[in-house]
Amino acid sequence: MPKLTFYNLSKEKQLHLIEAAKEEFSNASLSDASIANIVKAAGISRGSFYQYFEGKEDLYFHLLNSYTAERKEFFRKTLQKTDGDLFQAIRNFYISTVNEEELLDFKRNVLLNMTEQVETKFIKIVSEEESEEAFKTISKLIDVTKLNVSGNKELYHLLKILMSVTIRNWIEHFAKNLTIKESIANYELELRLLKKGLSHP
Amino acid sequence: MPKLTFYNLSKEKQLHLIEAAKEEFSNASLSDASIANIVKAAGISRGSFYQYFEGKEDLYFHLLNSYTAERKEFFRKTLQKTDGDLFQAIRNFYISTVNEEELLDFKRNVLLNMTEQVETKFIKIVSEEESEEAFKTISKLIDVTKLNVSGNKELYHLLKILMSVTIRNWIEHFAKNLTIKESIANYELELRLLKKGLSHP
DNA sequence: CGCGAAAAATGACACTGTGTCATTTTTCGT
DNA sequence: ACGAAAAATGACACAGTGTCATTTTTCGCG
Repeated sequence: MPKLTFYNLSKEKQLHLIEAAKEEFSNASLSDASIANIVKAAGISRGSFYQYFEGKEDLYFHLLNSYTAERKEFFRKTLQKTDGDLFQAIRNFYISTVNEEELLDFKRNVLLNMTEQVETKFIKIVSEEESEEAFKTISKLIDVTKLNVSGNKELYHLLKILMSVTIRNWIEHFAKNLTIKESIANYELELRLLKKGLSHP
Repeated sequence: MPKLTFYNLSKEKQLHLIEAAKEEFSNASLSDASIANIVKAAGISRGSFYQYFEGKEDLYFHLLNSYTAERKEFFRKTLQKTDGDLFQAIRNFYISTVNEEELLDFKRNVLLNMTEQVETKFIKIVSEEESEEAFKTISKLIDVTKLNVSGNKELYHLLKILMSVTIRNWIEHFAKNLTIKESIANYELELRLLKKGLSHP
């Protein structure tokens, strides 16, 4: 989390710094990115940077949080529009995700260098395990009669499975340079397999 | 890949260096690990290190390759023992994996700091997409009549799904400090869901 | 206004780690 | 036993980090 001093800055200056950070993190992984580049592009001194953030990780996760918060909101809305049809919603969510052109290089970098810490942020888009309350909020939006689960525990694991598969497909989209069409086709195929079951009936 | 000079070393010296590397990579992620620590523990000079390896990544992936090659072999054998029952085999594989005590800290570090590049190595334990030939070898061992797939493409994606879920469970085992029992219970629950299908029949 | 204290900005500095390379030491074939 | 090839060495130049004493700016108030 940014320090208070960052939020005391003018919106303009904040934005300028954020832009510089996005630029750097679009070109380098977290460990390769350098504070020197960011402060140079933002036109501030090295010392100032450390008044705003604990370090580059702090800034990195700040960017990531903004992004995932936005996506989380989008997922909620999609789920409402589909009347709680989870599979329909997550399919629409994936299609919208791979079509998004904003922050493309940043997302590529994040996904190809994803660690458990980062993945957890993404998983919280859907299941948000941190608070019981939030899980209930999401699960209330889901029409469970369409799903083959009994009870909250199974629903929770179903969401886990869906997120694993979704994220892996998204990563592959970048890792293998798939076209949007190919990526969606692969994802839809996997959703079909998941829905009907992997074992012989 | 290590350079030729590394393999010219006596087995004893090779092992000593490998041990030092395992130690360092058990205590630090790839980016945090330092060559200084490794050469100090191994009792060689910094310059020598660069005669053997391109850099620390080279050594890291060398260790990882040895481990995944061994696991791949184990998975093959398990699949044969279960007469090609994929779900039985992968369940046994997972149980054996989380029970393994060797290299525990190294594995924890690798998994919690896993990137796409690293994940790809693990995925190749099962599906080994790099060569058509190898995929055929594995898929020949699988009894597809037990599975709900038609054709090689669906089988390929089924394996992808299984690997995503397996790896995510393994990561969580470390991330959440689950007991072996809990971790296996979660995994078995998810396998059951996968087998019977996630959508209402 | 203007002044003093609090907040913010600055960049030099001490550290840590990387990869290289000229030099020294060891190995090995004849 | 000797000379060339291979291997080992550590000092060095460079790049990046986080800190801190100092300077500059901001802001409340008489």
